[in-house]
Formats: sequence, C-alpha cells, structure tokens
Amino acid sequence: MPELPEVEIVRQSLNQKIKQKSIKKVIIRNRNLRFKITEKFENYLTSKKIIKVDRFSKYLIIHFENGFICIIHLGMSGTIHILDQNNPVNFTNTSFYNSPSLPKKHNHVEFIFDTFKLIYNDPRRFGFFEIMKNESELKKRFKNLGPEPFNKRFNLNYVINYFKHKNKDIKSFLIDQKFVSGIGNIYASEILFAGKINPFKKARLLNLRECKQIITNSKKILQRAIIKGGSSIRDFKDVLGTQGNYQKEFKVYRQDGKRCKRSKCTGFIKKKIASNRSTFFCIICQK
DNA sequence: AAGAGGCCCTGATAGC
DNA sequence: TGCTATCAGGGCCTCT
Repeated sequence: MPELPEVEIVRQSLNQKIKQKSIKKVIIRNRNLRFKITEKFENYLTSKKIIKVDRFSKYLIIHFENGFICIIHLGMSGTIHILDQNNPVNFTNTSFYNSPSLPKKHNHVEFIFDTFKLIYNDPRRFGFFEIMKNESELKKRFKNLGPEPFNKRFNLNYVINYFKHKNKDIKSFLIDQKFVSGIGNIYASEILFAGKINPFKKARLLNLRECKQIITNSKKILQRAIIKGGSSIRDFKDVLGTQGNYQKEFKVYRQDGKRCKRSKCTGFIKKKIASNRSTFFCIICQK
C-alpha cells in the first residue's frame, strides 16, 4: 500500500519526532506479522537511543546508538501513530495520515518514549519489523532489491539491458522490486500513462523513447508525490491529521470509465488485470 | 533464468 | 437485513 512517497512522508514526520530519543519500553501485542518478531526484539531495543530514521525503497530504517538497526515495512495496511501526552498527533493511518484517532484493533507494536509513544497498527499483518545488528547485515538484507528511481544506477543502460530478453509486460517490471525499488501499483500506472506506454507491452519490445520515458517519469512522479505529501486514498469523515494530496492528481489510477485527461485525447480509462494487480490506462494514447 | 500462480491476512464494498 | 464474493497501496515462495 504505502509506496516510496508515502513511506518517505512517514519517515520525515517520524524522524522529527523520535530522533535522539531513547526507547523506554517495547510492547509487542502480536508477534505474528509477515515475519514473526523474535523473542529478543524487546531486549535489543529497550533503553536504546535512536540516531535517526532513514528509508530505502519502502522500508523505514531506524538507526540506534549501539549500531543496531530496526527495519520496518508497512506491507499493505501498516500505519504508524504517535500518541503524545500533551499533543496527540497521528503520523499515518489507514488512509495514510489523517486519522483523527488511533484505531482500536490491530495495534501490534508499541515503542514507549518519555512523553509519547509510537504505535504500529496493521490489520492485514503483511508488514514486519526486523533487527539488523550492523550495516553489513542491512546491506545483505537489501541485496536483492534494485536501485531506487532516483539512483544513478537506474539509467538507460541499465533499463535497456535489463529488458533485453524479458518477455513479461512492462507493468509487472515497474512493480518488481528487483528491477526498480519503491514503485507500487498506484505509481506504476501513473508512470506508464505519463510515458504513453501500454502496460501490457512486453518489456523487450520497448523502444528507446519508452525506456527514457520510464526513467524520467519514475523520478518525476515519485518526487511530485513526495512534495504533495503522498497519496491518501480513502475519504474519512473527520480529518484532523495531515493528509496527502497526490491522489487529486491521479490521471489513471482508479479513474476507470472516465475520459482521458490528456487535452487532445478522445480515449477513456480502462481497468485490466496485469500479473494479478489492477492496472489503469488510456485505451487511445497508451496503445 | 524467467515466468506463472498461489499464499499470507482483515476489512470495505458490491451484488444478490 | 444479511449473506457471499471480490478486491485492496506488498512481497515471498514454489513449481514449471
């Protein structure tokens, strides 16, 4: 669910709140997330000071003073909330950032700080927490992930070579973290629309223009989404927290049935399944 | 190696 | 009203 831009927004707000703070206590209410949280988890983090919160791809990376690293993945439905004694603020919720109050169910993990606590909520439990003991363990953990769109390694050479003998449709590569990491189902459709590329075109058949478009639009769209605070998909009755705004700029995602937003295009947006995920595209300008 | 498909899980919504 | 089926922003695993 949260893709790179949403995780980056969480990172920024979380970092501001917990950097240079020590965890007083860790409470695990349910260890059975995507991967089971080990029995040692609490011991590893209790009374440890946080240096900063980083991010790679869709992973939050919390660095501790003793060199330990906690990585958090939000899966499809994971959200992080900060409950402050004086000033209750939510950093994420089921629509990303705008929950007026903490969900009642599925609060699986808590980090208790001096005057506030961090709460991890995740109904589907596809998210996870893992501990790395040092940087080299972290590196190993991410070794199968491709470059982020912003990385220099994500260039024309890389893309053309990668696609050479690939017989799968381009959409499935955009959401394949081994090819490029950070893009998910929403932004994949948006990126392909921006490049006028048919999502079902086989990767090996993409021409030079299309490969270039994928590179530039991946950067552009993710960057723009970060600036807009990410995408908040669902509308909630009561909006007190910060809400993302990029969903207002969706050109194709969940726009099926609507007219194509390109000024001179007469097409409409269609929804089709590609590698088991909904894909949205214009039937005319993404031929 | 690459591709197809299934699975993990809960909740919201659509259709009857 | 209540039932059932389908779908959801992800990623890992197995089989061919």
